[in-house]
Amino acid sequence: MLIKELSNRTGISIHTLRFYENYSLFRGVSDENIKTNNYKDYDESVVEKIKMIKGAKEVGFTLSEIKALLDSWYNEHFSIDKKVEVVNNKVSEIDSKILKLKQVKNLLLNAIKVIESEDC
Amino acid sequence: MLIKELSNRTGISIHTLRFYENYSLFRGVSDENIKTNNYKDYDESVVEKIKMIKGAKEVGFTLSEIKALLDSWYNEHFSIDKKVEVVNNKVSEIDSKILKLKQVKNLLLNAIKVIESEDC
DNA sequence: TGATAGTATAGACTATACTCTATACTTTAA
DNA sequence: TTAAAGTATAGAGTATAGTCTATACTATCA
Repeated sequence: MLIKELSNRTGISIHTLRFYENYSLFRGVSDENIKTNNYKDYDESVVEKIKMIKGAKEVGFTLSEIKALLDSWYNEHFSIDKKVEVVNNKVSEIDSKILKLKQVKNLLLNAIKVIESEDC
Repeated sequence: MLIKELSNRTGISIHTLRFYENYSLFRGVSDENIKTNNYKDYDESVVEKIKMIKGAKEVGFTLSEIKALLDSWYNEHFSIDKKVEVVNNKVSEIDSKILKLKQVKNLLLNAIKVIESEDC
């Protein structure tokens, strides 16, 4: 698919997608058979990647962290064990973020409880 | 406590604390009895507030979102019901962030599963 | 075949959240 | 009493992550 469709599929603006592509978070390929243009084609795997990037960003991961993860995942010089290790580390970070969210949530729920009990 | 201790207690740099105070996320009070300086004093409630801010930031909430929450919480013109509503909305946002984190986590765990099964 | 819409690249601009520097004043311990 | 450390304020500088503009080329449909 071309960039417009990629934008529609992911809900990310064309400008931002190009910014991400420049940042090397993913890349499209121009069809070598077509000499008249260098329009880039993006496949389903790019859509999946971007959905992951989107989710990771919304919960506070930076582009540089996301890039580091993707880079090691697709690094041919990394052993499977090494890749698994990198990903497992990221999973731990996610767990600690979930914990943090739960703490903030409890803090808010507790504040509600206190204010409602004072109401009596 | 003075700003240095506040910094030690929260793990946030003095510079950043001042930036937050300017942003009106909290405020210290200068002792009116002491005329020789205008050193600001911060109490335990400020420490708690900053810990909340820190946690909220780490999971992707912006300073402006955090400020909006604090502002309505301490807004004397808001009814208790209104405050509870605002906080409950934030709790929903937290729940959806937790969900997103779990999705990204499953995505990563699944990637590990796939790469390890290919290894055989 | 020409108007319209789409694509690529480069570079300027912006918002957010710090981070640092300069300056001036205050406190404290030697 | 003075040197060192701490505090306040203002403003400049930086990093991250977009967002927009200009320019040029390409595709498609009436």
